[in-house]
Amino acid sequence: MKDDVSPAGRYRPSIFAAPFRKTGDGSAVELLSVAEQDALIDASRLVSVRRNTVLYPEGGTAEFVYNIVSGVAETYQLLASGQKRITAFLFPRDLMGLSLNGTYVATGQSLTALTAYRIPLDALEAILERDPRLDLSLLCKLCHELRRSQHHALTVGKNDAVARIASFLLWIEHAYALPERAAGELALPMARHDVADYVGLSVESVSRALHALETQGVIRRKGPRLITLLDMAALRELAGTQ
Amino acid sequence: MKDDVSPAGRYRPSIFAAPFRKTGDGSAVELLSVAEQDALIDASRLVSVRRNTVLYPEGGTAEFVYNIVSGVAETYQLLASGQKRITAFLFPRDLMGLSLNGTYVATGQSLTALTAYRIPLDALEAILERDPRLDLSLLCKLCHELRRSQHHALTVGKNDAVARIASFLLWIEHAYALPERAAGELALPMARHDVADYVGLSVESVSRALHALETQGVIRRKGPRLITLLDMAALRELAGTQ
DNA sequence: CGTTCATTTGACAAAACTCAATGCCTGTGG
DNA sequence: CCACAGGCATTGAGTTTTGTCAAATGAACG
Repeated sequence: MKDDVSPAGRYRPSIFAAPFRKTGDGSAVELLSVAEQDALIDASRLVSVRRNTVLYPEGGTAEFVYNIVSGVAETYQLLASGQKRITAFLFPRDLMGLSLNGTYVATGQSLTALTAYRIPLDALEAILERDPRLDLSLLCKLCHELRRSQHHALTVGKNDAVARIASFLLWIEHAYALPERAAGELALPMARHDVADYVGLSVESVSRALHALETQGVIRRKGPRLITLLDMAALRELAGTQ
Repeated sequence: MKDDVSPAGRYRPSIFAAPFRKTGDGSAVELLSVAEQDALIDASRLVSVRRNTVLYPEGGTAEFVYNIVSGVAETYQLLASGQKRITAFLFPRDLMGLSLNGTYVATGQSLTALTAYRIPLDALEAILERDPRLDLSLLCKLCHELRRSQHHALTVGKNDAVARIASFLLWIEHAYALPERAAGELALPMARHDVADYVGLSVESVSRALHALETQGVIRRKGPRLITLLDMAALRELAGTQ
């Protein structure tokens, strides 16, 4: 399942988030210094997995945090009904592996081929003690995630199907601007099933919402996972909440 | 509007959350040492406001973080439509004042009479540099909030009205066990309007869901804001997710 | 004690879900 | 490289749930 990638390679650890304090445009920036990246490289291991691989199971003993450098992952919880509930989609420069009382809160699974730094929690704590600036970076990242999650709850809580999907597309476009692809070209890394779960709709409603957006000329579908955003302004308008 | 409370009083700063590592039962604990509490007391100011007071406005320059010691607050964003969207309810031992790029992400407002330590961000940063252990505590607290927010998104995303209300009641019971009140006795600090907003329903649907729960004998209403939880097991069953 | 606002209740309309059937893509194996 | 199978996605029809509008009741406050 997991293959260790041999040399240093071109990937380095990276954490991306908007800082607390004013920094001009308020957009996200790289939070890790070169020295911090090196420290993390020393302490961790670069792992690659293929798509649909479980990195860690819900309830399992939490030993690692993962810093994604390429690919997309999701975290989910299984309900008593056997239903899968997605709590987050995670992209390069994100951290995954949230734990509580020593056990993982959700299952972490890759959606595409994925490469990530697997950081032992012990090692991370050791680095944190030596480097107080890294704490602040992690705090930033967590605040970033918290805002994202609150926005998610907001979107999902009150909004019709079209607004939720519009909002979702804007978010993906923003969080996962695919390399080697023109602006507005979106390659969804996840299945309809996962989208539906995340935005709190049925699979069919997601289809219908996409159909509605296409009819209005706001997007264009080329295959189930290839979507072109034609009219960003209209999309933002439809999304309502930012 | 804001009255400074004179002496040290019986309230001290307090941050409550479940730690990362295994600690027995996995429940939340006090994260601040006495020394840290003292440092925060020196750096901050205890403020008291009456109900429905805005502590800070969305978009305003972020200068303080608040550590609630008594009372309940909410944070919300105003949409273009003029609608109010609640992102969080906050209780004693919580922190509020999330900012982005130097400005508050949401408006913070008291729901009841409220007392809180108002901590200048500069002072907080200074303390954090001297005391690396406090960083970890803040990380814990943020993870705690993140889990809460993800759970909120989950609840709100897919669940019928009754399940959402059941889940909401369980959460309030857990987060805000009112002093001087018997177990299962719940005094909602917020109006129906706020509950509806938070769980993503209309006010009328909240009423109907409460009515349904009462008919099933799971709760009993004594006045709009006094609710007795009669059958916790059934409530948990209905809530589904956790 | 009356006024005002919050909450509840009822009737109807709109939106989303479910079930079912069809079409399309993908990935596998020949 | 092509054919096939299975799963994924879309579409349609009917049902359920929730939102909306309106009115009545109840609580809170001056």
